Amino acid sequence: MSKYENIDFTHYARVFKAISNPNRLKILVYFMSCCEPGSVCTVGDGPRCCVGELGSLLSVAPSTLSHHLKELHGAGLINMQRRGQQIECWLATDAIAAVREFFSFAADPVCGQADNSHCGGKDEAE
Amino acid sequence: MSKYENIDFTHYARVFKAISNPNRLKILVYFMSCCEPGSVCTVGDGPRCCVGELGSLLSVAPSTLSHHLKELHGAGLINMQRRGQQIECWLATDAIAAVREFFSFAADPVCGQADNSHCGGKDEAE
DNA sequence: TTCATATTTCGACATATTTCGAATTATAGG
DNA sequence: CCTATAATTCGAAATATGTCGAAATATGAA
Repeated sequence: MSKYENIDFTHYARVFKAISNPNRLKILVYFMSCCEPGSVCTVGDGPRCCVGELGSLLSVAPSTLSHHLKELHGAGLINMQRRGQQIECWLATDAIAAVREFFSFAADPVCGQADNSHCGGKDEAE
Repeated sequence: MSKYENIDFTHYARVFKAISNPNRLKILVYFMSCCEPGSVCTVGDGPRCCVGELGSLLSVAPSTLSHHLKELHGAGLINMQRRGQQIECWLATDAIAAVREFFSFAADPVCGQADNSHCGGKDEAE
């Protein structure tokens, strides 16, 4: 029985659609790259920011940005919470973990080998 | 310097767009689930198949299927090669590995912890 | 060559997406 | 209460996507 046996295609399709737009992908990557590898991030610096701050990242109209954030939030990739006048956004790390898991078939002891010739496929380009 | 410093947004957006459609996602998962975990797949069974075989997976017109395969191939997710009358398709495992790597920020010794509170974010739902 | 099978290309159409500006809502502060 | 700031909702317009059927292309076999 494959690990993809009972996969929710609708859900994952929505997640991937959320990051299929370059602007939304930029937002996600902005959140994912909050830390410099090997260093400890300053608390409160980076991972949480308000909508307006994200706007400087994209150069689109506020209404457009709002729409994109709604998509990301609807797909469960980011969290949003009002804090005074502003609305704070931060990464939904569990959702990212789920996506990472989705692609981790290669961790399978058999299928996960660099070459998958045991599966009957020669990994040559066309 | 973040690992996302020099990321090709256009490329990854295209990859995610390719699997943002439920039908195309089904095709990808079909290829990814060729093996049953812990077992060795029969050579020639599963991972390589012709376009027609994939059609039974989707119930769409052949022309539609062809369009979807073109998208997946254009995004570099599958390989295609003519073999007689048929055209064989199989997973581009290196492309999948690249996507997996994209989401593996959590493998970072600091950022990769289950809770990312060190980043200033409390992972609470809104 | 002629026919059958496998797949793609083309043109068309309905629907979805991206984007904007204007108007609206929510909150903070005088 | 009034004003300013932050963000969303609401049309509207341009573009992209998903789908089909018909026609075209590629290959193999009679």
